[in-house]
Amino acid sequence: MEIFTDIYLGDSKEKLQLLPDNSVDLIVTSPPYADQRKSTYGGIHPDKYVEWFLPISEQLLRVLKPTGTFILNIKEKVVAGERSTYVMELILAMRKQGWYWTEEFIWHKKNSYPGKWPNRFRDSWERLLQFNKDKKFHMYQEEVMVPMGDWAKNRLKNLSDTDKIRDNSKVGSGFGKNISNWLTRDKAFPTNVLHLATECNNKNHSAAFPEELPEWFIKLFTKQNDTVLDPFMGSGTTLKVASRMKRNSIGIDIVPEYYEMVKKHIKPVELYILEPKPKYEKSKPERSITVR
Amino acid sequence: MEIFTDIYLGDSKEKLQLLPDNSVDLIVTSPPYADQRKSTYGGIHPDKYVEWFLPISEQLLRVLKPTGTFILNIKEKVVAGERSTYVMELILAMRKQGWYWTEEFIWHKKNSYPGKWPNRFRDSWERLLQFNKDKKFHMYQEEVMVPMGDWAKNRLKNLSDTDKIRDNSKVGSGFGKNISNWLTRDKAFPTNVLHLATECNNKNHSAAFPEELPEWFIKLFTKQNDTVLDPFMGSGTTLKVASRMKRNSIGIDIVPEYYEMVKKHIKPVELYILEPKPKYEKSKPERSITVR
DNA sequence: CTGCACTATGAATCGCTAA
DNA sequence: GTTAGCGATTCATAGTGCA
Repeated sequence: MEIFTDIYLGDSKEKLQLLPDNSVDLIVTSPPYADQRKSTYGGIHPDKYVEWFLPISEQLLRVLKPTGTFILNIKEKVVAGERSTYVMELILAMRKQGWYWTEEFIWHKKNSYPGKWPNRFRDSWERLLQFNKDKKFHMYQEEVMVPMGDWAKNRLKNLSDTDKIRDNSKVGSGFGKNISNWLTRDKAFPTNVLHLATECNNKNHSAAFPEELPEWFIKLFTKQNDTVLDPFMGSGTTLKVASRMKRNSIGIDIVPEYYEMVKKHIKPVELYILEPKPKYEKSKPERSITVR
Repeated sequence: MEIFTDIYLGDSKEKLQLLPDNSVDLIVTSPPYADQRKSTYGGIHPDKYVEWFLPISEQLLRVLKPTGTFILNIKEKVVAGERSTYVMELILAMRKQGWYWTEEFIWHKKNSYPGKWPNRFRDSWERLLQFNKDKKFHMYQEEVMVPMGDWAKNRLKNLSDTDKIRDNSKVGSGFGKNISNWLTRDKAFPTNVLHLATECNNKNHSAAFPEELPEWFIKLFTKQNDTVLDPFMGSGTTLKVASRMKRNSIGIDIVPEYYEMVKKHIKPVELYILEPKPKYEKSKPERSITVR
């Protein structure tokens, strides 16, 4: 079966209207955080954030299949010495809109940005909010299980070497207790805490979104030939991963540079899959590119 | 100087009224979670949680010194398949009450309990909400510094060009000073993610609060002879740690069994400090015990 | 092919100064 | 008064290059 990748240049609120109802299995996205990434996205004032996002999430709710999932990566910034509350207000507003707030995963950023301030430490985690349209949704838990044979090793690997040094007293004792429960199994389920480093190599326009992040959720919530949507695709990390994993993907971005970059990169990705594909231009609005 | 430990049996909302204004340096507590631990606390319905907690947080705001800090350990439970929103509503309500929501630390519970559900993974993190009365508060960051990673020794040999360039952005005098700072440095500041195992040996108390947790915050936010308050002391972990660290402590609990247990344990703790102390009964209401 | 050394950089935040 | 701009500060990781 063939996989498609559609990309759109424009405002998500508008472009999403071109998509049919109940057509997407998974939405994974990282919208511009309030007043951040000003140089590329213009910045949204914290007070206006909810108001700005709700029309988009309304469209997302429409295009998502009842069995689908929406993963929203976001973190509130510090405003005048305290954490801003717009993320909490957004969650409350989205629930009124009809979303279920199923779960909050934590992304522990092992290499968070350095800095020192008199009243706080470095921020090294972000929220990964899981929203659903229905209480019943597809979840393929066994796809993200971690090998059991070296369960302890894997758990330890999740923590950096320095963490191990820092926590040496408790690491061992914690395992001793539960290990007997697991000896008979060969795989273990993960938890709702993800330990990943941010991308820090010098690519052009490197994404702050490590590939492992969308990959994990794509494995967990979709199967092959399902459709993944990223309404703020940026450099296209989610789409790239989706293609590699044989999922259809749809991306939208308002920044022409990103749109062009993703457009250029779709081909190499297709070659990467090493499957012969017929050239074929789908009859779609000119802003949409389809690669088959 | 001597250290006191006061404990009260009763409802926090009422007992807190016995404490003077601006008298506490740090509040660390883990209140009963909504509708959980029913057998011991009776349980508070998620819908009533904010309403139940606000009169208590109002008293906490009164007794806390302007330079003090309030650490609230809490996590919303799952209700009808989705995360409940009472924690977010509580944060919003406490801000209206006059609190600053300075930061949200994550407690990553490394050995969270095994379990399997069709639609979610094991919950292995909790919130540690930091509230303050004033934007200026005491924080002794150097007390909780951790060993640097192994990469540091490589860094000593040769500073990378990037580091030189970044450091060069300031005036020459600052550059030299900065290098020397790095060369002599062997510790780094932590982040806002704490990796601790849950305590398993405390079967009598339904809340698993590892000693490292209050210890870390007591080190960070208080110095010797400061006063620490836990309005839901349970088995008294916070008080025990505070005593060991030579901080005064005040504990309240509504459950007689906990009150009696803590009362019995105060003596051993005092012996643990290995300091001769004069026997002395303070003249206080009979519900308050003072150990000197 | 493994291993070690080196380099670039990541959704940061505070406080002061200038307009 | 208020806000916008900029300097100062800082840690850990993955990729690249070379032995």
